[in-house]
Amino acid sequence: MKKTFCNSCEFKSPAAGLLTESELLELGDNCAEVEFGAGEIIFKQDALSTNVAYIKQGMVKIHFKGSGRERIMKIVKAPAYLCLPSAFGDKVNHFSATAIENTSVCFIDITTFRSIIYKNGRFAYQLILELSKGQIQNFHNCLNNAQKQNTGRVADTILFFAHEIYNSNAFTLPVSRQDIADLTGMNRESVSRILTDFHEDKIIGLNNRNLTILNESLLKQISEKG
Amino acid sequence: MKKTFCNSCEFKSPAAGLLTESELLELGDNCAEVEFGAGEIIFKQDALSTNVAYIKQGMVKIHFKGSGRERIMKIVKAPAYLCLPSAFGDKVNHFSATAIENTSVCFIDITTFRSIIYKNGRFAYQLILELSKGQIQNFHNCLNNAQKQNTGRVADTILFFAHEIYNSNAFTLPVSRQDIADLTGMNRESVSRILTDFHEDKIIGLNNRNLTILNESLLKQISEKG
DNA sequence: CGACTGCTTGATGTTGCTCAACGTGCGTGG
DNA sequence: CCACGCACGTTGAGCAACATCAAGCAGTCG
Repeated sequence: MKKTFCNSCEFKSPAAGLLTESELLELGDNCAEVEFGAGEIIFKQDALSTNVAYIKQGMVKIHFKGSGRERIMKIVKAPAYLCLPSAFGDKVNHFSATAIENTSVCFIDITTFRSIIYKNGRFAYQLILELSKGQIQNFHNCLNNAQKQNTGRVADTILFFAHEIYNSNAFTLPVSRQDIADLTGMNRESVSRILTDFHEDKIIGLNNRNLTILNESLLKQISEKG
Repeated sequence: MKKTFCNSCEFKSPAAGLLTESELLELGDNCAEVEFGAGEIIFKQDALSTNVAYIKQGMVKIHFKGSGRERIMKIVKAPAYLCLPSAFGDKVNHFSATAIENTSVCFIDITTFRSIIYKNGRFAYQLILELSKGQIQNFHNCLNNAQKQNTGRVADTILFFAHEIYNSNAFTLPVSRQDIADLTGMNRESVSRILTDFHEDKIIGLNNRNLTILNESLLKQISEKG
C-alpha cells in the first residue's frame, strides 16, 4: 500500500484543514488511496462499511436498487466525502458508489476517523456543517423533483451538469440516457423524447452525448415552472 | 423565562447524555423551554435560525412551501432534535415546524451549542450519528416514495403512524386528509378515494380520523409492491 | 456477419390531477 | 340566535402526463 501524506495533500477537505499536524499524520497512516476507472464500483450497497471514502479527484454516482428498479441518488464531483451518512448511520452501506470517470479515492479507517472526531471538536463541527448542508440540498432536490414533471426534471439535470459539474454551457454528458432516467425517476424513452423535444425547440444542441445549452433562460424557466 | 435544569431533565437526548455536569449547566443557562398547542407554529421557513430546537414532548410536522404548493417533509415525535441541518446548514430556516399536538420545545442558543460541540467530541460524534441516521432514513423515504404509486404511499403512511408513532394498529389520525396529501405529494381527493377503497376492501376500519388496521399483511404488501 | 448495447420513435393503456358539485361541522359577526 | 364563510371530506367525470410495449436504427465487438 502506498503511504499517504495527508498533510501535504492538495485536495484536503475543509474539515481536514482544521486538523493538527499530528492528526494529519495519524490520518495518513490509516488511509489508503485507490484509483478507479469509469464504471468501476467503489463500494456496494449492503457491504459492511468499515471506511470513510473521500474523493480526491474524479466523479462518482451514488445509487441503490430498491424493489427491482435502479435509482441514482446523486452525482458527486471531487473533492467530497462520499456518503458520510452511509458510513456512520449503519454498519452496512445503504448505497453503492460507482466511478463515472477516472477517480481517486482515499479510504480512511473509520476507527481513526472517529477518534479524530473525538479529539478535535472543530473538525467535528465542520463535518456537521457539511452534513447539514448536504442534507438541506438533498431535501430540496427530493421535494422539488417530486412536484415537478418530467420536462422540468430533465431541464434541472442539464443545468446541474452545466453549472455544478462543468461550469460550461457546452459539455459531454458523462452518463447514458438510462442513467439520467434513473437519476430523475423516469424511463429512458421519456428522457430521449424530452431531449429531442428540447433539441427541436432549439433549447439545446444535441449530438449523441455532446450537449450545448442554446437558450438558457428558457431552460431555467422550464426547470422552475415544472 | 423559566430556568431550565438540563442535568435533571428526564427527556435528555442520547447526545446530551454524554455531556459533563458543567456542560449541562451551561446548556441549561442558554436554553428556553416553550409550550405549543396543536396548530401553533414553532418556527417558520425563511426566518433567521438562531436556536437549536429540541422536542421534549409532543409531535411536530416539518413542512415547507415551494412553488405554491405546501409539502410536509416529515412528522417527528419527541424526543428529537428538530431539523438540526436547518440550524447549521444556513443562516435561515429552510423549513417550518408546526405542533400537531401539545408539544414542549427547548430552544438552545446556537452559539452555546456550537461551543459544546467544540469542547466535547463525543457529543459531536453522537450528533453526527443522529444526523447520519436521519439522512439515510430520509433518502429512503424520498426514493421509495418517488417510485411508488399513490396506494403504496398511503399504505406507507398508515403503517408509519401505526409503527413509528403509536405502536398500535388502532389510533386516531393526528392530521387531516390534506396533510396526508401534502406529506405524500398527492391531493386530498386521491387520499380520500384510496382510504375509502382500503375501507371497502376491509384492509382498514375507518371512521372520520379513527383508523384501525384490519389486514396488516395486505397493507404491507401494498406498501412494498407500490 | 450476428449479437449486443445504446438510442429513438410511435401506439396504447393507466394513473392520478383537476375541476366541479355537494355535505358537514365550526367559528365569526350581524 | 341565525347566516355566512371556511376548512374538511367525499364522489364523479374528463383529460393530460407518463409508463409500457413494440419495433427499428446505428455503432461496436467478437
